[in-house]
Amino acid sequence: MPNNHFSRGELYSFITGLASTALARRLQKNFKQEGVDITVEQWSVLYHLWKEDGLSQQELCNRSFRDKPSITRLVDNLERQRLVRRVSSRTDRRMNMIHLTEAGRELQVLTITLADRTLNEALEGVSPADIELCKGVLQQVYDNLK
Amino acid sequence: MPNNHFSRGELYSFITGLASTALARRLQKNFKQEGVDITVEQWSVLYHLWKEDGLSQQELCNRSFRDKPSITRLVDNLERQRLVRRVSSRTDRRMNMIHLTEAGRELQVLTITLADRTLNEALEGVSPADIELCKGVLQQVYDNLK
DNA sequence: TCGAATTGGTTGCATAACTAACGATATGCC
DNA sequence: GGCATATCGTTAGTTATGCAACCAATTCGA
Repeated sequence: MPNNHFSRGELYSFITGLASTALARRLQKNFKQEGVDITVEQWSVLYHLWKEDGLSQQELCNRSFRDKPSITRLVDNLERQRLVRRVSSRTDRRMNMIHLTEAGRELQVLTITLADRTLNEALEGVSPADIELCKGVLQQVYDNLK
Repeated sequence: MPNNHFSRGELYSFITGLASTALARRLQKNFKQEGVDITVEQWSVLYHLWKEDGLSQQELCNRSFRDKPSITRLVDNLERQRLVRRVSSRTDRRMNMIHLTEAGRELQVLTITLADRTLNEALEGVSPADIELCKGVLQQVYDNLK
């Protein structure tokens, strides 16, 4: 087994396990410190609803890169916390349109500020050009695999 | 709420949710196709044992960037599949030294080949220099947060 | 040397992920 | 109209993660 396979293994964990979990963990911690009682996964769903309210669950799957069962449960939990409501579509009763509640809307400003701050901590010492390049690489990886 | 907050949100999902899960998912799929019945998380633990057998659970925590309960359960599952064994240390009976079984050792060649192939799929069209740079950025992110 | 603090590991609880299978509604074709 | 097919969402089962609390063994300091 040639040695470069091992360096590939390292690369694998760089892409999958390392920065991403650290960043998610830190954002979660920052939420908690400010008394925001949602998970980062729930936040990422709310994020898409802040951009466009009333999306279907399927559309949330596409935009958040999750499968259907994941979205079902995330919406379950968000609904239990009264941050969103399921409203079944009039034109197609199979679909649930997910709408923010007032409480859900209220989280936007604070949590996006916290996400912003967290990213600043994470990217300290990284030049904007390198950030862009890195983003491009990750996008390419995603496109190659999707 | 200034608009650049939204682009930061996008960046957040680039780092946390996008390439990393796609890559893990693809590797898992490739394992399954070849009849390798382990999860990618279990694989990442075995990976460190292939590099150095007989590590303690704590050392596996450090090297795989996981917390103690995660390693406890991963080792539980690996032990149940007879891929590793817990051997309590003679010099410090608190410690479990984790040793590969023959079955565990046998997975190395095939799975590392599969990981290699998966990374080649993932990184197609990305130059080695950009890979290095991206790796450096992710390392920096990790260091900033750890 | 004895009691406090530290370290290695486990357990409980909540959340989330994937796969597979399943209902219910819509659509399309004959 | 009626049956096959596709689409939207849910449920079940297994695995993994984080946090907090815990036990047992070890170490350290007065």
